Amino acid sequence: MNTLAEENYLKAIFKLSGKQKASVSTNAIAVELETKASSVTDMIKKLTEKGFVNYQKYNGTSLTKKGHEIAVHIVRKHRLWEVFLVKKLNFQWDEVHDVAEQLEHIKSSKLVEHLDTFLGFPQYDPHGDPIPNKNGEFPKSFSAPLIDLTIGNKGKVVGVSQDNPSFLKYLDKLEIQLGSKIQVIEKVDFDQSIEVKINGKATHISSEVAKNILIKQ
Amino acid sequence: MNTLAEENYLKAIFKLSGKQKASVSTNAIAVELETKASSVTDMIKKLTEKGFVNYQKYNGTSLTKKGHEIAVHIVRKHRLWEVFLVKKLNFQWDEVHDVAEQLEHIKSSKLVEHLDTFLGFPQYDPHGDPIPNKNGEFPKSFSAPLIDLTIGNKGKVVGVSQDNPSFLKYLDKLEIQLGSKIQVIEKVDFDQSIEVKINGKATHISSEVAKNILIKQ
DNA sequence: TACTATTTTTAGACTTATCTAAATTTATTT
DNA sequence: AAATAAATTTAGATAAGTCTAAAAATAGTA
Repeated sequence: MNTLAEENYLKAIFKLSGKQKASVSTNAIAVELETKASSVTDMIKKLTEKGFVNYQKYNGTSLTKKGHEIAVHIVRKHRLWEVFLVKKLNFQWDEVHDVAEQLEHIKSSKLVEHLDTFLGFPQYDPHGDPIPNKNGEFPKSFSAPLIDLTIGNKGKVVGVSQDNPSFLKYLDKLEIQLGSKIQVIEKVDFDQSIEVKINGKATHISSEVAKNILIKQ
Repeated sequence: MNTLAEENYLKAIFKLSGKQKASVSTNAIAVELETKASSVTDMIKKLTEKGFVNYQKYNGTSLTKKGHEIAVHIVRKHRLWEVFLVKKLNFQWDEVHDVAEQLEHIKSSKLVEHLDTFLGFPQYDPHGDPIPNKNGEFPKSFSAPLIDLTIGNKGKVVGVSQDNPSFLKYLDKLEIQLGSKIQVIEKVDFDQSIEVKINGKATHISSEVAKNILIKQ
């Protein structure tokens, strides 16, 4: 059984290393966890002994298979709890993180699986991030028009379904490119337009435009 | 904000001191928390400084108003989570304790109140123990026939609704007296009879008898 | 390449919560 | 009341996780 601190380190390394399981620097971990590099070095040594990370002095850290499994499992719990808070307890999607941060450390596999069932095996959390299943597999994502995303959800621009020059020029003006991260902030019932955050910046987009931007979660 | 260890001490003292807020011995706390008396002394000193307990060397410990409030709040969370686990996640009433023991330490008043609402403001947990409301008040309990208790619930015998000698004699044989603690283990559909635990011992009781034993939760 | 800046690690200290063993106080028994 | 037993506290040690300050290694630059 792992401690809370260990779990937070594994989660941080997972987050920083991305899908390629890249090596992560000591400093990066320190920044992510708002702690000092020396503390990170200490903990990394402990995690190395436990077989959760690969570590070479001065050369960064990466997750072992075992460490990866644990990290994914914590992410799974975090995101399932977020769904619970929003769908069942009527939290707003932007106020669940801190509570989920605590709930993700509760230890009971029965709890996780029953919660998953209770929620209907959701594939994405309220922020649009994918939820791994109990085997640690992430859902395969398909592209969909931006207009179909629900409030709070986010994704990456992977294409457009119309390629006339004036449309593409307009996207350029909105600073929307392939790979841009978009999150839906608000949907206006009145005209079906939506408010989105693009690379951190808020903008308004008409339904006509939103229909033609393809998103992958 | 209090640590997990502090919360567990306050909860233990609350449990041991009962409604009269009696003074609790160092050893009793050590037994309850499966720790050593010396550890208890250390922690009690810390809790005294924080104003959560009254403590005189060699003379036991009792909760202050502040300490009592915290303890009741933890009990509230514990029992609400137990209701959630049984009612929503289909846990059995006898397998929720360890998980609730973890969940009770999650810090978010919004979470507690929304959970309470989601559950419909339950008054008793799956073991029949009363759930304090958000002001820390316990539900006033009324007596009801034993037959009305649902599985897992428990209460104290506070009377009988029939006082013929042979009935009372029979109760005596079952070792049921005023004040006996009874918990419903199982209900047999076939003949409405019930299996109960009386002062820790399992027995079978006919529906006729169960109708005439009055219980307070 | 050599110097400087940055990153990372080490060494030693601190806090929290725990423990064992010994000392002290209170309770019980003869 | 004195002797013994039990409960409680103190003193000192330990483990986890963190910190600061200094040392060592790596990276960047003139």
